[in-house]
Amino acid sequence: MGSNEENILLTAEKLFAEKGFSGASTRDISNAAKTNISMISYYFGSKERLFEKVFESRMTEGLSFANKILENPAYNAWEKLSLVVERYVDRVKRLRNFYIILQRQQLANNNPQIAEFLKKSKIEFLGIYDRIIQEGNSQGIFTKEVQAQFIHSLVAGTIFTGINNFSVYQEFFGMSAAEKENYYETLKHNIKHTLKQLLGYEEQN
Amino acid sequence: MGSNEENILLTAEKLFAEKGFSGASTRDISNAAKTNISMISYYFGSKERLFEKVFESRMTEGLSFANKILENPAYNAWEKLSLVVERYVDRVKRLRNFYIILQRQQLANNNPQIAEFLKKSKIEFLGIYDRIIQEGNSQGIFTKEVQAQFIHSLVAGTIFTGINNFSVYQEFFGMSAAEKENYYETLKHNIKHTLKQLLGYEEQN
DNA sequence: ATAAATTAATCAAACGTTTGTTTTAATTTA
DNA sequence: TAAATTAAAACAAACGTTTGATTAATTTAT
Repeated sequence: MGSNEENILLTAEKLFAEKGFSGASTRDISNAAKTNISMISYYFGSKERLFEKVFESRMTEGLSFANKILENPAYNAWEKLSLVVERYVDRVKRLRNFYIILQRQQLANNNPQIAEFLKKSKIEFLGIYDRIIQEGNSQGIFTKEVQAQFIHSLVAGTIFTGINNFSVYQEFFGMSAAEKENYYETLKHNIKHTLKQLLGYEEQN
Repeated sequence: MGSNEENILLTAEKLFAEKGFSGASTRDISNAAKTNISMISYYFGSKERLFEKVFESRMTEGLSFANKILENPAYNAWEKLSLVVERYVDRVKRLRNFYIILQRQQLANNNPQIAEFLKKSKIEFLGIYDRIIQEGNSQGIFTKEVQAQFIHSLVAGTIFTGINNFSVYQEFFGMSAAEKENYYETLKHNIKHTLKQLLGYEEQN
């Protein structure tokens, strides 16, 4: 609870998000965390291992949230897909700094451990989309053929781009307070609506 | 023509894409460009200005390619949107390194000149999507209402994510040579198909 | 046309600063 | 009393930038 180790971890996450790995110095981090620079070696061994720890803690914390949805027999294929989208948006919104770091590492990364995390996460999602599509097709509630890889690009891409550009959209379209308030829910709705059409899912009223 | 200045510019683009601004040192760049380190100051003044120049040259080179499509009266609204998607994919594919840099700067950027470029580019696309949607609606060829900001998130997000993850998809789905060959065309097709459904555009055969 | 003057391009070397990391010693906390 | 934390200093290495000298190319003057 509020330990200095956790404090350093959270401060590092913020600074890595703002400045990147090379851009955030150990002095930056220790100053912002209001602790001594030697505490980074003390707790994490090195700046690189601190970075890995930031990544690891968020990844293991949230890994397979989508798998739990997939394995729940109470949901049909569409409900599962719908929930994956909603939880994903919530998660990216809540863990803004971490997902900025993650997006940056997806563009270029030479840390083997982080490469492993990224690959694992992507393959998990691809597998989940693949199985949900198969399930929906065999249940007969999806009537169209869509490649899982395209669903992945569309969902992940639209969520990240939609959230990254919120402030630009806000300015350009002069959003009302209500529109700003509902932005993330609107984003979820638009993505789900698109998926429904793509998969040929007919809502039963 | 193959001047050393241009050589440095292209090498810098490659290294900035691979390692980021802070991660790519002036020594890295000069070594890779097989030139003396002082040539960076000599031609560009500083590393920061070299970075800006990389950005500027690609931006001005390709800015308003979409505007030209929009202003061409030979195309209807759907053809315009279709062309914007196709040219965008081609461009991101061709200028892979630059678009990696661009995506990274969209995540965090404290250079005012680059911030200006990014904003200008986004606002241009938002305006174009907005006008194409209006045009399609008033021409009666689009039958559904979609927000321009969602089109922007979907198109840009899906293109970037789709291209960034090509190798992961390739591995996971064990793509054939033909599938790999057609990947970018398939991506274009999938995005256009999605947009058609979203906008309620009926192809006249 | 040719010699002289000027500019442009390149180089190795060095500048001062910041980097990540470690050490030492003293102090606080549990 | 052991673990956690601090402050301060030190370290080699890497950093972006500048320097003065040298060569290559171009322009000017005769």
